[in-house]
This record gives sequence, structure tokens and C-alpha cells, in this order.
Amino acid sequence: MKPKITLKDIARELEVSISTVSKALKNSEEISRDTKDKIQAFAKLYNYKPNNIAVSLKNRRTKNIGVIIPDIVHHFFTTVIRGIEKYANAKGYNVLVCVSNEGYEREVINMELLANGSIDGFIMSLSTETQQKNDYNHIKEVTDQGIPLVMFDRVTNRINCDKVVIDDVQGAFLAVKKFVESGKKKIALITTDDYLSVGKARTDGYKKALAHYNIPLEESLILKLPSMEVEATAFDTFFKTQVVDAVLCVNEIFAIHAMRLVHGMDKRIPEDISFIGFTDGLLSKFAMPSLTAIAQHGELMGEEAARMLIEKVETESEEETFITTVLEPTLIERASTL
Amino acid sequence: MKPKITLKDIARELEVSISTVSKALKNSEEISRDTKDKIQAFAKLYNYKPNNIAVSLKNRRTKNIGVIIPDIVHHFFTTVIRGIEKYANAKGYNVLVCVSNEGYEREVINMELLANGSIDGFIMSLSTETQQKNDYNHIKEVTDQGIPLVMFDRVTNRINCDKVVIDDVQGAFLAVKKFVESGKKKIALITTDDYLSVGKARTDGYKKALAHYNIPLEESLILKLPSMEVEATAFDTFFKTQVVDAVLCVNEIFAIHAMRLVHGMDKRIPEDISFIGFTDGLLSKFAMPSLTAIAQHGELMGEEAARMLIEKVETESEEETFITTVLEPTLIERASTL
DNA sequence: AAATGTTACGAAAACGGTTTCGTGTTAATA
DNA sequence: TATTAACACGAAACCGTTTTCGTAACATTT
Repeated sequence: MKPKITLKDIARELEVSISTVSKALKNSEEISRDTKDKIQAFAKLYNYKPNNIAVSLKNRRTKNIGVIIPDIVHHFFTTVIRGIEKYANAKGYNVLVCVSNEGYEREVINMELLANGSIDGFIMSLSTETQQKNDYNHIKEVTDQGIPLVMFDRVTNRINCDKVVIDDVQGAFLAVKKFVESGKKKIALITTDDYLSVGKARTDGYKKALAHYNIPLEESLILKLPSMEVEATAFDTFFKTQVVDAVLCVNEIFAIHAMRLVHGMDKRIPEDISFIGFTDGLLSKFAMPSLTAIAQHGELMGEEAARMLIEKVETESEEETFITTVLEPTLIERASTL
Repeated sequence: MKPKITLKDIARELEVSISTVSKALKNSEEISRDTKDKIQAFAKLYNYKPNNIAVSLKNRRTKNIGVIIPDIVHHFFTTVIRGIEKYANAKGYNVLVCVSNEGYEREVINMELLANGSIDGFIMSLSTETQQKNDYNHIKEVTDQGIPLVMFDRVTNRINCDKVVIDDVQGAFLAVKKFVESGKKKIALITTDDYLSVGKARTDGYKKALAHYNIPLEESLILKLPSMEVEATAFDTFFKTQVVDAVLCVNEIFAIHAMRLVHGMDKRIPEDISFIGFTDGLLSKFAMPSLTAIAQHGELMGEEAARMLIEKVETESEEETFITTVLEPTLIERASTL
């Protein structure tokens, strides 16, 4: 048990001043070669490492970036974190991840907590509860204090900040295009309520594509679930009452569940019914049959968000120009489509 | 843009001393009702929040706990984090997650970084590279400094600290038991090289169970992959050369891959070949057929680790008594077994 | 009236660094 | 030899808190 050694300890031991030690360890020109050698050797020997907290307090920079995500047991969000980590670490930044657990309360708590000196800037994606309440005062407070913020994926135009999103309209469009080009006509959409910003955009893209290909929009072909939970009975009745030959789902789980159902109904995938799911995660790859998916490029999104944030953090400019980067989704073709 | 307000600002504005403000905001008995009311009202009005960094520096307590995991895009680890968050948040602690990305170097960097004042204690799981190098000096340094540490899942007996693991021997035993009791005789094991602590234990449990049920151990029924990657050809030749009626896999991905292969060989699951996979994740639930799994109870593990750590953090005892909590795995029966 | 006790607050040190500025010593210049 | 410049270092302020201790003003006791 050897407690941490401080500048003061080194100074006392070597009978120099604290300032001399500090400068010597930064290789300052002010200090003579001899003294520097002595101090540096001593520091190495005792494994001196500056106390981050003290440095942060003094410099008013932490080299930490705070990330707030709605859920951690979630493939897409974790890939985004991976991207953030990748870029941030390369730039010498640390990433502190906090989870709002899809709740407004925890989102507020976490933001206030991190905002009080722990981080230089935020990267966040809104919790569903926050989106439903439509209350962004906690975020406004942070930006008002001049703390840089980048929002990703689940964003709001009620807050002025940098954003990075994928073009969900285009994603849905790509899927419908794929269906149409392989001869499908009765294209269903399984989605959630519109309060989720992404749900809305995907529905828009679906409709836009149908219009583009002159396919009449049938509202009965849109199954709208109240939450992200799979409601088995809703699926059941939908597939029993509707005649469809292609299904676009806003997430993997809906798609997998639907494929199972259809499988049990003695229809062939993809010949009788094709499937495409949003977000290219583990399930898509390993589903049976494997699921054609719209890749959201989470890692890229994370990298881009980190890049934007660190740029803001490192330039003191007062000018308030915010940009929104739109990433293009990609269709990953697998066995669930022709 | 209103910058953060400090104690000093309040003191100047109200023409009292900084100490008075500090005490008033803590509702100290030393300060008169009148003064407290005045100061508290002012603080509320200007939304004063103490600077965490300064408080941490002064108190030498951060109320942060650092978590280092090998991978973030990983179901099991994220469930553990969820458990840690759950317990830690309830206790007023913040969780800082860093990712070693299965690398020794990043594990060292992250530990040193967090250890320098940012956290009160660590919860970690070893990266594969660290386990291969068998070099734990960076961890020893942390514990030598008196920083509490709890290791989970991927642990080592080279370090003295609290640990929480699941009983992998028992997990494998449960699986084999299930196979035997449903009449299976030729029970295969698909695993990785032994350097992963968990791989070794699971193999041990498999062998122990075979012995217990008087089934001869056939080394040829053990497929040992060099990494976590699926090597398609290794799987192919294994299933072409071996006759098996049950397969235990050390992870979901191996199991899913094997099931697909077997499916393509016109064998029925579970009648001809049954499957059980370790770690009850998303894939198991949504596989086709759904996969019987050994649940590792990640969330529980996280809660337990957080509980142990916070206990150590909050009691200053010098006594070095470390305990290892062993969690019992559970068999989740699904469609891949009889 | 003198001694003692409360009350309500402020001064200052401390946490562990960084950084500006001042200064005593020596060496170079006039 | 007197002046100046370069060198090498230390004192002290500062970041924003917390906390100990001292004390002025007033109230209470003998």
C-alpha cells in the first residue's frame, strides 16, 4: 500500500520548490538539465502521475466527453459508442458513458451531474420519455452555459446544436425500392408510434417510395405498434387479415418475430414474402433466414459526432453556427429478399 | 450564454464571505435563518450547482466508479453495466465506462487515466490480450494505491481483490445433465482455446458431467477454435466427420452457426441434434429454433459487483479480506432441446 | 460590574496542480 | 569596474470548494 505521490512530496524530498518540480516534469526550458534529470528520474522511480482532478480544476478543461444514451443493452447505441471512443481516444479524450434508461428523470440527473465540471462537452441521443414530454429545458440549460453539444440519431429541432443523423427517409426508400425491383407489390410497414423521431421519418420514406413507384398507399398495410415491445396478438391478426408479399420493419426484432410467424404459416421467405429490417445488428446476420437490412452505420455516426464535438470544444469561437450531418444508409442484402 | 455561477459570485453579490455561502447552502446551524434564506433564494434563482471537480478535489471522493470492459458491443457486458448502473445510481454514484477493446494497451491507459483521481473504485473484466500476456502489473499498481477493485467474469487469481463470477463449471454441468436426461449420448463441445478463463471452466464442467454420468470422454467430440471468430471450415469438417446428437457451445454465435449448418444437413433440431449455448442473449431468444441457453445473469453480476465495490469504498477498513461471490447459472429451456 | 457563554460570521488553510512574475547568481558586455 | 543580460529557481496567486478555528457583538450568569 503505497499512496499516490504528489508534486509536494517530490519537492520536499528533493528540496526544491513545487513550481520547479512542475516545470521540470513538463520539460520546461526554465529548468537546468541537471535539475530536470534529477526530478524526472525521481518521478519515474516513484511512478508519479498528476492528479487529473487537480489538473482539470486548474485548467478548466477535463479532456472528458460525456455521452448520454437511452439504453446500453442495445446494439446500435453500443456501435455508436465504439465510434465515439475510437475518435475521442485518438484525440486524447476520455469517454464517460451515462445511461438515461429511456427516462426523462435520469437524463436530467446525468446531464446536470456531468455538466458540473466533469466534461468538456456532450454527445447525446434523446430518451423516448423526453421525446414524449417534449421538454428540453435541461438541455437548453447546458447549451446556455456554453457547453458544446452534439446530438445524434434521436434529435430535436427544438435545440440548436450540431447534429448527426442518418437519412431514415432514404433508408426506407431504399428498402421499398428493393422490394419493388424484385417484383413485390403489397408492401407492408411495421412501425411504432410517431413520437419517436426515427419512426416518423421511416414511415415518410416508405410513403414517399410508394408514391414514387406509383403504388397506392394502403393504410391497412401499416401496422403501428404502441411501443418497441413485440405484441404477439397484434402481429397475429395483422398477418391473418392482410395479404402482403413484402414487409419493412423499423427494427430487427419486429422483423424476426414476423418472419417466425410467417414461417409457421407455411409461406416461403423470400419467395412468398420478403423482409427487410432497419438497423443491421447481430440478429439480422444470424437470423434464419438471414435478414436483409438497412445499415445505420452507428460506428461512423459516433466518429462523426466525436469529431464535431471535439472541434467545437477546441475552438473558442463565439459564433453560433450549427450543422447537421446526414449519413446515408446502406442496404445490406441477405437471404430474406430476392 | 450565462456562464456557471460560483460561490465566490454569490458571496460578492450578497456581500458575505465565501464560507458563509458554503455553509448556508448546506443548511449549517452556524448561519442565521435570515442569512440562509437570503443565500438559498439567490442560489436557487441563479441555478447554482457546485462544481464537481472542485468538490472531488477537496473531499478526495468523486462518487464515481470506473468500469473497464473488454467490449461494448457485447450483450453480456452491457447487461452487467446495466446492473452496475442500477445499483450505483441508487447509491448516488456515477458510472464511468471505459472500453479496453480486448487490448492490453488500452486497458492500461484507461486504468491509469481513471486511477488518477477520477474514480473512487474500479469494476473490471480482463481483456483477452491481458489474459494472454498474463501481465497484471497495471492492476497491481492500482490496488497497491489502496483503490478498491472488483473483478467480474474474466478474473485472475494473480490479483487479490473482490471478485464476482458465475459458476461456469456448474453451467456446463447443467447443460450436459439436460442432454443426458433427454437421452443424448454423443455430446459434443464447441469451445475456444483455454487462455480465456471462462473457456477452461466450461470445458471442465463438461468433462466433469460426462464422468458423473459415466459417459466416456471422446476428445474428438471437442472442437476447439483458436478465437471467438467463427471458422466456417472448422465447423464443416467437424460436423462431417463426427456423429453427435447434442452440442454444447461456449457462446451463442457458435451455437447459431452450428445450428444453421446442421439444418442444411437435413437433421432435425432438437430431435436429431440438440443444442445448448452459453450466455442467454438476444440471439438465443430469437434464433430459429430458439436456443436453450445457460443464463449468466449479467445484470445480477453487475449489481453484486457494484454492491461489493461501494461497500469497500465507503468503509475505510485497512483489513484486506477479499471475497469471491459465485453466482449460479440457470438453464433456460427453449426449442433447441427436447 | 466582571466573567462567561452564545451566536453568527469571516479568515485562512487545504485539496494538487499550473503559471506568472520577481529575484539572486553568474556570465557577458561596455 | 559598473551595467546588463541570461539563467535557474522560488513565491504566490489561482481554479472552486470544504472546514477548522478565531473573534466581534451581544446575552447571560454571579
